[in-house]
Amino acid sequence: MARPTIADIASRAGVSKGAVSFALNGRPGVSDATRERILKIAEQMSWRPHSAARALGASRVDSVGMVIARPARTLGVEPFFAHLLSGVQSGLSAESISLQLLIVEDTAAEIEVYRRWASEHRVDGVILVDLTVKDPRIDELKALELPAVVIGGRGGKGALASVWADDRDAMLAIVEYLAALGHRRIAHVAGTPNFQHTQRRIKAVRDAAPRLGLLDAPSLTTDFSDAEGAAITRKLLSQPDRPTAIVYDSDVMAVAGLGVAMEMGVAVPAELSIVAFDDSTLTQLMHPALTALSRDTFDFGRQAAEVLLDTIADPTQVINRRTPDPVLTVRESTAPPS
Amino acid sequence: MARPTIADIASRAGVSKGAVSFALNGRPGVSDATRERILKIAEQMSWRPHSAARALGASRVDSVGMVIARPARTLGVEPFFAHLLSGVQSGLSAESISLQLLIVEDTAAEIEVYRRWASEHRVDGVILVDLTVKDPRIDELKALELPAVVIGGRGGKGALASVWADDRDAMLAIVEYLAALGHRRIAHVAGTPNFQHTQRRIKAVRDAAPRLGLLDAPSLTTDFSDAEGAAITRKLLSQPDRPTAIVYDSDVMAVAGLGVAMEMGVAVPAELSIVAFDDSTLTQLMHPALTALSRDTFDFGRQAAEVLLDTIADPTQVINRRTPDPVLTVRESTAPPS
DNA sequence: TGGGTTTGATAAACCGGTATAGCTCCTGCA
DNA sequence: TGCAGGAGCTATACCGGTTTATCAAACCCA
Repeated sequence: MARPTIADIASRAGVSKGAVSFALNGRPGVSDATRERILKIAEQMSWRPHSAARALGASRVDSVGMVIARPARTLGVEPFFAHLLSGVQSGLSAESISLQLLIVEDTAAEIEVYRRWASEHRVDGVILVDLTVKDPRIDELKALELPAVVIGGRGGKGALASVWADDRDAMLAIVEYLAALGHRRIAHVAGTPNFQHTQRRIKAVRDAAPRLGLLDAPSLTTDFSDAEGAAITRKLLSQPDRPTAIVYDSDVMAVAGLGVAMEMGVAVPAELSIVAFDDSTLTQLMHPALTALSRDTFDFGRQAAEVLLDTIADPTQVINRRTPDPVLTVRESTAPPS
Repeated sequence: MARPTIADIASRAGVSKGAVSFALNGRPGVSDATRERILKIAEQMSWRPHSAARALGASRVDSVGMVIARPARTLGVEPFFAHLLSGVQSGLSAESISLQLLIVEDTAAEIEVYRRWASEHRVDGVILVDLTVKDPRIDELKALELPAVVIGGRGGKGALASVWADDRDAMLAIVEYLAALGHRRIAHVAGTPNFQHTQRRIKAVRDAAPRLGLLDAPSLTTDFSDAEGAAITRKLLSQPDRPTAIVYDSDVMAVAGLGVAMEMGVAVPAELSIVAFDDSTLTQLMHPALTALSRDTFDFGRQAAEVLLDTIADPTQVINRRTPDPVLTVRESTAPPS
C-alpha cells in the first residue's frame, strides 16, 4: 500500500476513523485496550499524518517562519545567523515543527511574505530579527493576527513576545573594561542606525563616556558590511587624535577593521585595541585573536522557538524572556594604550 | 470577511465552485468573459489559495526542502551556504514555492528527515548538498520516490538530477598556475575524504603532479574545520622541505592557514603562496588578500532550483546541468617562490 | 432537419484528517 | 425497577480546494 491513511488503520482495526484519530492523538474517547491496539497497527503500517490534511481540519500547520531581510552579501559571513538558526531548529524539532526560512532584500518584501504566509495559512507563527525603531512589522503582524516572537528587542508596550539580552549592560562592560585599561579615546563602529539594538548600544556608550572620563567616544553607524567597517576605520585612524580603542558592533566589521589597522601599519594591540560585539570562529581565526563579547546564540534561538510555541499555544499571553548576559572574552587584541 | 474561500467567490459571481477553480487556475472549462469576471472578484476579495487545502486535493505542496548535514560550528563561517540559499530561493520565488531548511548533525538524521517529509507530504522535492562517495541518500530518495537534485556532483549512472561545476578543471587551473609561477612543492589541504568533490580534487592534483614536474604534491584531508586546517598547516610548515604553496579546499581553512603562517613567521606570499578553493568576503578581508577560485554560488543555487522544479514537473527526465567553470581570482597571497 | 461534437457550466465526489452529535451499553443509586 | 450519567464508539459533517461525471445549449456539416 502506498500511503496508509487513518481509514486503512480503522478498517484493519475494525473501528471507525474517529476512534483512530482519538487514539493517535492521545485524547479521550477510546479505551486503553483499543488505543493500544490501534497504535500498534498504525506502527505496523508505518502510518504518518498527512500534514496538509491535518492542517486543513485543525487550523495549525506545524510550521513556523523566519524571514531575514538583509542582502545576501552582508549575510554570508555572519556566523550569527547560522547559530541562531540551528538553535531555533533544535527548539522546534522537539515538537517536530518545521521551519520556513526566507532571505529577502528589504522590510517591504518581508512584510509581503508575512501577508502571503498568513493568507495562505503556511505558518503558525514567525520569528522576527533585527528589530528597528518604530518597526512597521509589529503593527502588520498584529493586524494579521500572526503569533510572533521578537529576537533581541525588549517587546516594550505589551506588543509582541520577545527574547532578549541586555545590550546596554554588555556595552557598558566593554567600555568600562577599556577605560580601566587606560583608554580615553574610544570609538564605536555601530551597525545600521535604525536597528533598536544599535540605538541601545550607542546610548550606552554616550551615557558612560562622561562617567569614565573619556575624551572622545563617537559612535559611527554603518550598514554592517565589512566594506563600511573598513572605510570608517580608515577614517578614524587617519585623524590626528586617533582613537586608541575601537568597539565594533559585529565580528565581521571588527575583522575588517583589523585588516585596515594592519594595512596602515597600526599595531594591534600596542597602538590600537579592538573589541568585537559578537563572538565567532572568525574572531578566533585572526592574528591577533580578537577580544569579543560572547553570547550563546544557539541557546538564544532555542529559547525563541520555545517562546514562539508557547505564544502559538496561547496567543493572549505576552512572554518577554530575558537571556543570560553576554560575557567579554578577552583575547589578544586588547591591551593598555602605549 | 475573515478569509474568502472559492465558495465565497462562487456565490458572489453566481457560478459554481468548480468554475471558480477552473478560472483561477487558468484551465479550460469557462468562457473568457466568465473567467475575467471571476478573476476580478477574486482580486477584489483578495483571495489567496489555502495551501493545505490545495495540497490535499492536488498532490503538491509548493514547497521544497533542503537539509544540510554539518555541525553548526563548521557551518557558521561558510559564506557558501548563505549564497547558495539565496540563489535557491530566488529560483523558487518565481514560482512562489517555499523552502524548508533544516540543519542536522549527520547523514542518518538527514535521511530520517527525508522519510518524514515524504510520508507527511511536506515537500515536493529536495536539494542535496555535499555528495559523498557511495552516498546512501541517493538510494533512499529513489526508494521514497522523492524528486531531488544534487548540487555539485555529476549524477553519474542516471541516478538523480544534478547541477555541477567541473572541480577537476578548476583544480588543474590552480596547480598549473602555481607551477607556472615556479612552485615545485605544492601541498593540498583537502576537505572530508568521503565527499565526492574532495576525491575529484585530490585526483586532479595527483594526476597533474608528474606532468608539471612537481617534487611533492600531498593531499591531506580534514573535516573542513578551521582547527584542522590550522593543525595541518602547522605540520606542513614544520617540515624540513616545507611546501612553497598550499591550496586549501575552503576559504575558512585558507584563512586559518594564513593565520598559522603569520604565527610561525612564514611570510605570505614571499615564502608561502596560499590559494583558496572558494571565494568570499572572507578571503578579501585578509591581509594579504587571498587568491581564490571564484564561483557564482548564487547562480548555482538558482539553477539548482530550476532543475528541481523541472524534475518535479516531469520526474522521468534526469537533467544534468553543467554550470560555468569557476575562475581563479588572483590577489596578494600568491607569488613566485623565493 | 437531424445526429454528433464542442463549449460552458454544474453538482458531487474526493483528498485525509479533525470535531461533534448521537447512539449503545453498562454502572450506580434511589 | 427505573433512570441518570458516563464511558466507548460510530456516523457524519467539515475544512477549502481539485477533479470528474454529467448535462444543456450551441454549433457543425451532410
